[in-house]
This record gives sequence, C-alpha cells and structure tokens, in this order.
Amino acid sequence: MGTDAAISRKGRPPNPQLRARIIGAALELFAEQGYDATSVNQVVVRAGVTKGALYHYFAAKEDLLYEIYRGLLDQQLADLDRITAEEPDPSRALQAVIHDLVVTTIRHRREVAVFGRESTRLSPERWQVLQRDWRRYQDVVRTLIREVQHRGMVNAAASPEVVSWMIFGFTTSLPNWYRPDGPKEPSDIAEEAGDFVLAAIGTTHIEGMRTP
Amino acid sequence: MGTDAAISRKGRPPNPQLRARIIGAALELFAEQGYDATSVNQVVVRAGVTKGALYHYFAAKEDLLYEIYRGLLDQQLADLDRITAEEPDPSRALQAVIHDLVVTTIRHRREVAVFGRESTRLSPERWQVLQRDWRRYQDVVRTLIREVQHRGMVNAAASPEVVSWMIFGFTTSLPNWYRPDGPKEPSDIAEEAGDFVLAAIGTTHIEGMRTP
DNA sequence: GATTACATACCGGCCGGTCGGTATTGACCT
DNA sequence: AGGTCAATACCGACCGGCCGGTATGTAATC
Repeated sequence: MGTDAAISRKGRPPNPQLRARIIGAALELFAEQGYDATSVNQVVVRAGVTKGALYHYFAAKEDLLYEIYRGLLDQQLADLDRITAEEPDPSRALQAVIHDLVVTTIRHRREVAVFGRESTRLSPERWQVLQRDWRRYQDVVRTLIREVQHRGMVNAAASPEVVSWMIFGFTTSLPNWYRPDGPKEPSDIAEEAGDFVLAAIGTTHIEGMRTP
Repeated sequence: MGTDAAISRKGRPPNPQLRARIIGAALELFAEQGYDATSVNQVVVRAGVTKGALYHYFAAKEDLLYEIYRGLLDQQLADLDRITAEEPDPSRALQAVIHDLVVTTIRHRREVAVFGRESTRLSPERWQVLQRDWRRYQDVVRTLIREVQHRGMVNAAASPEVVSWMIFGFTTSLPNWYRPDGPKEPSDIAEEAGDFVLAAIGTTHIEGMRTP
C-alpha cells in the first residue's frame, strides 16, 4: 500500500498530460516575458487549453510559479544527498557538487532564470519553504568548503560564505549567457568552474596544473 | 559652449528635485515589488507628487527603469577607465576593478537588483544600448584576466569567460544576500572576492610578488 | 502674453479569477 | 449486463477592478 497509485475514484479521471502542458507553457512564457507580463490567457492559448482547465488544476497563477521551481529544487537536493553520501573526500565531493549544480542549472536554465527573477512574487509562506530547502543546499556546500580549506594550505582569505556566493552567483547567472550552440559543452563549463573554485580555496589541483 | 547650463528659457522653470524624487520613489518600489507589480500610481503617491507631474517629466513608465540603471552604469564605466589608466600592473588592476565593482554594487544594490531582474522589460533599443556599454566592461575584465594568467603560473584551467562570469555572477547576486547590518563591511567582502579570484587564476596574492 | 509646470478627471483595455453549465466517467444496485 | 447516480473534468462567457496613458485646465514665470 502507499506506493500503489491505482486508488480508484469516482468520476472522470484527470489528464496528467494536460496539467504538464500547462506548466510547460507557463515555463516558456515566464522565461520569455516574465511572470507579471504573462497573462493566464497567454498561458492557456500556448498550452492549447481553456481557462477553465487551468483553474481546474491550479488554484491561482502563483501555483504555476511554485511548481515550476519545486521540481528542480527537489532534484538538485536529491543529487546533493547522493553525492555527499557516496564521496567521503570533501575536495572531490565539492568538485562533484559544483559539477552537478552547473550541469543541472544549464539543463533547466529556464526554470532557474524564472526563479531568479520572480521568486519574490511568491507568497511569503511558499517563499519561506523554498528558502528553507535551498538553505540546506547552501549549508552543505559551505561545510564542504570549510573542510577543504581546513585540510589544504589556505592560500586565499575568502570565507566560506563569499566562496559559496561566488558559486551560486555563477550558476544563477548561467541562464543569462549560456548558449546551447556555443563552443563549450555544459560539462566543460562545469569542470572549469570546479577547477577554479578548488584552485582558489587551497587544494593544488594536480592534473590541471600547467606552466606557461 | 554647450556645457553652460544657464540657457534662459521662457515659462516657469522646472524642478529638478521633483524629478529626482520620482526616480527615487520608483527605485524603491521597483526594488521592493518588481517593475510590473508597481503601478505608476504607487510611484506618484510615494514620491508625493501627481500623475501629471510624472508624465510631464517622463514619457513612459519604462523611462524610469532606464534612467535608474543608466546612472550606475556610467559611474562604474568611469571607475573602470580611471583604474585601468592609473594601474599598469594587470594583477593589481584586476584586483582594483573587482574591489570597485563589489563596493559600488553594494552601495547601489537596489539599482543592481532592479536591473538584474527587469532589464528584459526595456525596449530592445534601450536594452541594446545598456548591453553594449556593459559589454565593454566585460571585455576589459577579460583582457585583464588573460594578462594575469599569461604572466603567472596558471594553476586552474578556467577560461577568462568563465572567470569573468564568476565575478559578475557574484556581484549580481550581492543584493540578494548582503545585509548592511551584517558582520562584514563592503570593503571586506570586496577584498575577499578579489583575493579569491586572484588566487584562483595563478598569482599568489601576497604583497610584492614577482613580475616577469 | 507666450510658454512652461504641474493638477485632476477620465478612458479603453486587459487583468486574474469566477461560475453556471455540460460531458464523461466509475461505483453501485438490481 | 445494463441502467442509475454522483462525482469529476472541463468549457467559456462574464465580472469588478486596476492599469498605463491622456486631455484639459490653471497657476506661475519669463
């Protein structure tokens, strides 16, 4: 019980694809035009549904915004837990976390762009929920940074807070400049970012080391 | 000629303070609520003026957004030129540029927050103008990064593009987390950021380092 | 008396959201 | 197996309200 989704109900069954289409259309439009500048009419037109359908699946326009980011955040948190569980070495773990963060951010760059711009448009309660979950991500990253700094020779006087914001600032800015037809693959960018941070906070990155 | 502002005109003289108050009120509200979520009525109420006054000084709501960021960008570009003209050493120049960028961003964090979120709401022409000017800033920073990497031992395989986006991503994220009542002064944060970047791209940031 | 600086009343339009209606389905009874 | 009922899925016309912007009037200053 519990995992079995075949709970039988009365009445006509819902259409999950319709719901997904609505969220997809909202994501596209919010990314292109912004949340406030996008009307629910535009959303239903792009999704090919009616207003009644939208307000059947969602109580308010704000729900769309919340669900758009909820999925991505859950996935990134799951990745974070997996990585920290599998990799005991803090230096490698931090590298892996940065790599995953960059790659998933690029993959879901529209979600990230929307959330970076419009997160303040959520209700205070929902904003707090996302804020709390994201805070956990921050704390894990900062702890990793501290451990790495503690082990190696600290050759930069940067606090874990500033370093973490350097990382997160980089990722949130990714949607602004990353172009899928550009010369670099997402994993290339992720590796560069990881090397950069690791080099700065004290580990000599052996294999990447070069001399002019 | 031209610089003389005392051109005498007919009719009642304008009130520059009123104009400034309107922009100030718009800045506050845009930062608090976002551009679209702020009505021109709210702006005039907060500024203590009437709608007629606003539309006498500005042709459209969009003008407010443009002027808000125009001033900051001009100042930061002027700072950039001053620093690069005064400091021939690329490593020191980069450090100084980062320091100035961080400090001015913190000082004008509301402008930066507004522009980071709402720059896409400008007309294409105006967006291009700001984009072009900002592009120049980017190019100078990347050139500095290249020069520093060329001189010192390169111990991180990060391209100037990624490094520059690390810097700019950090500064654009500053309004999201900097708190004036926090433990760190703006110059402290600026120094940490500069040390971090310089440490990562190959120079030991200790005073009196080698130069080829 | 020409010109500028504001004030105020006003407008068409679109906004997010609602609501009564209808079609479609499963549960249940016989 | 077939019919009945109730619950759900959607439809689309409609609403009050506010939005950015304007038009007209009046007071101040050259």
